[in-house]
Amino acid sequence: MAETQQGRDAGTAQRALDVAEALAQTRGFNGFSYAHVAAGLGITKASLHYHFPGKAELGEALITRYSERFAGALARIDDERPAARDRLEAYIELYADVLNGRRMCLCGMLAAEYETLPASMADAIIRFFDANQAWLTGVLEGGRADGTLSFTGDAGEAAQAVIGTLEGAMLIARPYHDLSRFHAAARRLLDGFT
Amino acid sequence: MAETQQGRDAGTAQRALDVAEALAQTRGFNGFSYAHVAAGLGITKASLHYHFPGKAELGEALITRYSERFAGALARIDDERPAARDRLEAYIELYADVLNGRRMCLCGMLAAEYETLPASMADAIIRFFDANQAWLTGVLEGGRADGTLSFTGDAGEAAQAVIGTLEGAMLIARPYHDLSRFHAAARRLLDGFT
DNA sequence: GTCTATAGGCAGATAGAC
DNA sequence: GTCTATCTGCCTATAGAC
Repeated sequence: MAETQQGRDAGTAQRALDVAEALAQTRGFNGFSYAHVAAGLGITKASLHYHFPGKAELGEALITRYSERFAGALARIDDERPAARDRLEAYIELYADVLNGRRMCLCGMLAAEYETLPASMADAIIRFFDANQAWLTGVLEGGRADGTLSFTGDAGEAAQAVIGTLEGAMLIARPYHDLSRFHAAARRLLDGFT
Repeated sequence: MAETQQGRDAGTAQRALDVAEALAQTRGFNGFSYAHVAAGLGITKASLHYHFPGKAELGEALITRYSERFAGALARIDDERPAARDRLEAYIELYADVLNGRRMCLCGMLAAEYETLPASMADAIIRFFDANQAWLTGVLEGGRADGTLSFTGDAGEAAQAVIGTLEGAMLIARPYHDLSRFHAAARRLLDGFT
């Protein structure tokens, strides 16, 4: 009961998700197997099947937990940062943290592979991006209303642009092993709202 | 000898690259097999091994040909479009054409998977992005010099931002099956240089 | 250049004991 | 919950005939 999302006392299912998540974010969903996850946990493939009947279910659980964690982070930003510009900066920092762990955004990675994924996973990926866009749209509209964020056109479209820019910056920074590449893109993105 | 890049009289190796390219751009490098390519060609897996000893060599050939074709397109833009802004628009159109074929940029896709790829492929991906950045940097510097493109900071950094934005816009537009999502991002990108 | 046949390995998955 | 054992299928790759 008192288990946290990635705590050291987490159950096997949660620890399996931790291992699978790291693999999916670095190698892609088609780049890891039950054997990889089981080895990372120190159990057998058969035991892993007890917790997740198939790879599709594991993948769905992966996206669900990731989306919930992201939603929690956004709620925390709402609580702690009243200013629209601070919220946007904190949002970018979320991505920077993921990249700092040498990982791609889980849903950005899965977006690349979406044609090979079970429909349930593809749907969940869309919902992740929709939720991000909705939150960002609110932030941008708020910033425009109080004059702290300046941009042209539809706020929802601007929100899409923010997400795309950050995902693209992560995608390319990774093979270069260059964090500063991401930060330069992030700075330019923020400057665009001045 | 008189074979074109994707002509109907192309040899088996070229046609194999055509099929493999489409698969890699839609499913990723870990999302297709020799069996898929061979089936698409109407030959056996063993025959495909005659042309490409292993999947690594096939992958290298894929990136090489893609990079050369891209370089050719950039050279054509240089020839046909003297104005910096027109060049930038034509560059964006290159990406739009790829996405219009329901494909991801080959090197954007491979960038996501790079941790699972042979080192030779990872190196070739970096060279692709370097070449694009170099070309774009020249375009941006030219536009800034003659006053037709306006942007802040280092031109090379701005070029990186352009590539990242376009790759990210493609990545996310695909699962939505929404071309307009890409075009909206492209328009915002261009407007940013006004 | 293409084929049949085959090798060896790993994939996802299940049955059934403990 | 975790194990051993096993299944089926697909993977990359090779040998050798045509």
